[in-house]
This record gives sequence, C-alpha cells and structure tokens, in this order.
Amino acid sequence: MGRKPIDADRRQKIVDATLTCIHRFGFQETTVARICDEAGLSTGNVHYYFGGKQNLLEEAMRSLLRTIRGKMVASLNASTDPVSRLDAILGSNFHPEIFRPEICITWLHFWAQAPHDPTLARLERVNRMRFRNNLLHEIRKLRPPEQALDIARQTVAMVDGLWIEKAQIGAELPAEKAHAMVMQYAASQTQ
Amino acid sequence: MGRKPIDADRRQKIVDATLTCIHRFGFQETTVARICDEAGLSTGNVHYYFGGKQNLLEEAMRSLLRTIRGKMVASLNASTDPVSRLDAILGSNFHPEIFRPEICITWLHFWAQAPHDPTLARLERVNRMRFRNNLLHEIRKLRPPEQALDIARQTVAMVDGLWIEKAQIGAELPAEKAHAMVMQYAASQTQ
DNA sequence: TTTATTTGCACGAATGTGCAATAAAGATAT
DNA sequence: ATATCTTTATTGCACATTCGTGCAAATAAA
Repeated sequence: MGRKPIDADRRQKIVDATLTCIHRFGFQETTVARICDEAGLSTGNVHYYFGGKQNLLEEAMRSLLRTIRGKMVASLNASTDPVSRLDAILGSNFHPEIFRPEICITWLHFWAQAPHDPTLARLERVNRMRFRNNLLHEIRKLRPPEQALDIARQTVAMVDGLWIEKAQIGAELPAEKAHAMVMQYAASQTQ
Repeated sequence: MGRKPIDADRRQKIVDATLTCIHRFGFQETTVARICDEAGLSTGNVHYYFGGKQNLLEEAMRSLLRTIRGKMVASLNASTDPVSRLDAILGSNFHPEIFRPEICITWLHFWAQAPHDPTLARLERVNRMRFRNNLLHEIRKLRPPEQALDIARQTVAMVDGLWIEKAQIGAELPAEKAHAMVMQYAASQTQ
C-alpha cells in the first residue's frame, strides 16, 4: 500500500471554502478557482475529491444541512413537556452560531437553486418535512390534528421568512428576538 | 427625424424574456444569449436598450416588483374596515396570477442576489418596509403599538416563508390555502 | 437622406475540466 | 537500515467552451 487513504479533513476543508465563497460572492460567482484559492489548494483537487463542481456544491449543501441538524438533536434530549420541546426545536434554528447572515445567505441560495437541481430539491424536501414533522409531533399533543398540521406549516413558514430577513443587508434581527417572535406565535396558537 | 424613438414594448419584451429565463434556468445560468433567444432577438439589443447585463437584471427585478405592487393598490380601494383591508393587502401577495411557482422562484433568486448587489438590496429593503408598513397601518387600529410591530413582522415572515414553499418542486399549496393560513394567523392575533 | 433600430460576429476574459508530471508516504525487498 | 516500488495525493497548466461586451454594417422607418 502507498499513502494514507483520501483525507476526510481535506474534503471538509474544500467544502468549508465553498460555503465561505457562496456567502461572500453568491452562487453565480462562486468559481472553482475561488474555492481552491480560499482553501489554499490548486484547482485540480476539486475533481480529484468531488469529480466536478456540481457534486461539490451539492456536498456543501449537505454539510450545511448536517450542521444545523446537529444542533437540533443535541438540544432535544433535555426537555420533556411539549412546549419546552417546541422551544428546543425552534431554538436550534435560531442558535447564535446558526442564525447568522452568512449562513442565512447560503441557505437562501440553496432554496433558490433547489428548483433547478433534482438532488438539491430532494434535500430541501427531506429537510422541510423533517422540520415540519418534528414540530407536528409536539403540536399534536396540544391541539386537534387538523389544526396541528396548519400550525406546524405556519410555523415553518415564519421561521423561513425570518431567515430571509436575517440574510439581507442591514437586518436588525438578533437571534433571541427571532426566536422569541416565533415562540410567541406558537404559544398563542397552543393555549 | 428618423425612425420612432426607443421602443418601450421592445424593452418590456426583453425584460419578460429575462424573467422567463431566471425562473427556467436560475440566475446562474441566465445568459444574454438565452435571454435574447427567448425574446427572438440578437444579443446586441441588450446593450442597446440596457447598456449591460447587470442593468437588465436589475430592471427585470424592478418590473416584477411593479407587477406585484400593481395588484396591491388595485385591491385596496374597495375595503374600509381594518380586517378586510388586511385581507386585501395579503390577497395581493396570494393573487392567483402572482402566487405561482415561476414567480416565486424568480423572487427567491432576487432575495438570494440582494445581499451581493447594493441596488437589489435597496429594492428589497424598500419593498419589505412598504409591505410591513401597509400591514402595520391596519394592525395599529386593532392592537397596541408595541404588539402591532411584532405582528406585522411575523406576518411578513410567514408570507415570505410560504413563497419559499411554493417555489419548490412538487409544492402542494394553492393560493387560496396560503392566503387562508396567513389570514387565520392574523385574525388570531387581532381579536 | 437622415436617424433609429437591429443584426451578427469578433474579441478578450473567464470558466470547468482533464491530464501529465511531481511529491509524499507507506510497503517491500535486499 | 537502505533502497526501491507502489499507491495516493497534489500541483499547475493547457484545452475547449462559454460568456459579456462592443462595434461596424445592414435594415427600416420617417
């Protein structure tokens, strides 16, 4: 055998550089050259590790999604009553390390690209349904089923909308404020 | 004098072709050649009428914005009581001709591009504030000021979030359903 | 004829991709 | 231990393509 197998850290390094470029330049102007420059590597690595730009972009979105989901499961274990579990689920979407303009901008590009790329579309759908069902599972304990579904859907929409607002230049929307706004709504619907 | 002056219809034709390309291919793959092909013209026209691609993109976004605002003012004149005026304002955002995947996708690209382009950012901000203030003006008649601002903000977020959902492939969200969901929320907050 | 409009191409710049060459890190043989 | 070999990792460039742009020519209306 020769050298050590494919370096997972190096893959992650390229993925991180990709996310940085997307939030800094946008999807349109994120080039292979810029990504590799940001990562301190030469352009050939992208094809060695990912086979092409499109695969890298999809992998970068998967990575971003994993990061957010990681926050979610971590914050769920503590609570037991429905309302505080709702609060925990929402809290993961407004975690100070997550609810930042850079991440919201990247996520916005993800939403915009998904309708044009079946792979991203599938990722978006899975993620949306998982989020909605997590909420739904708790709301069902507080409300009749037919109301619960609408409330879950409205809550997802409000969270997404606040992410849009946060992504824009000059947005004045601290994570705590956004979290409080959604919780105030959820509380008003579940009493 | 020579021929008739600059043809406004021709400008609009190019703008429409641009919007079609954005919703069909996305911002990243909307090229001057594709736009002009869609419009049935040659590439030179873009620079003759708009001076460059960037100006055209900005003009296309302005046009989209005008279309939506047109629906809004038209539907406001009828009503007089706050709740039905709220309903009218929201109805313009969920008008069957507006709340379609093609338009929602284009709007998503607008949101994603705005953080990278000062001109688009300014457009986004003006539009968001106008929408929020329109809602706020009615909500103030129903609620104390400090609550009213939060409710307006939450409503805008929910509308935006439903636009995201509508843009995705396979979304099952009729305009009437989306409208009803936001109105149900607004009603629950203003009674 | 005069002026406005439209065409179609050519040019330079930039991009994604593939590849040949090189370096690095075990493994193997001597 | 030392040298050699094998596999993996990384480089950096060349290639074909594509893009936005500008312009000279052509066309059409007044």
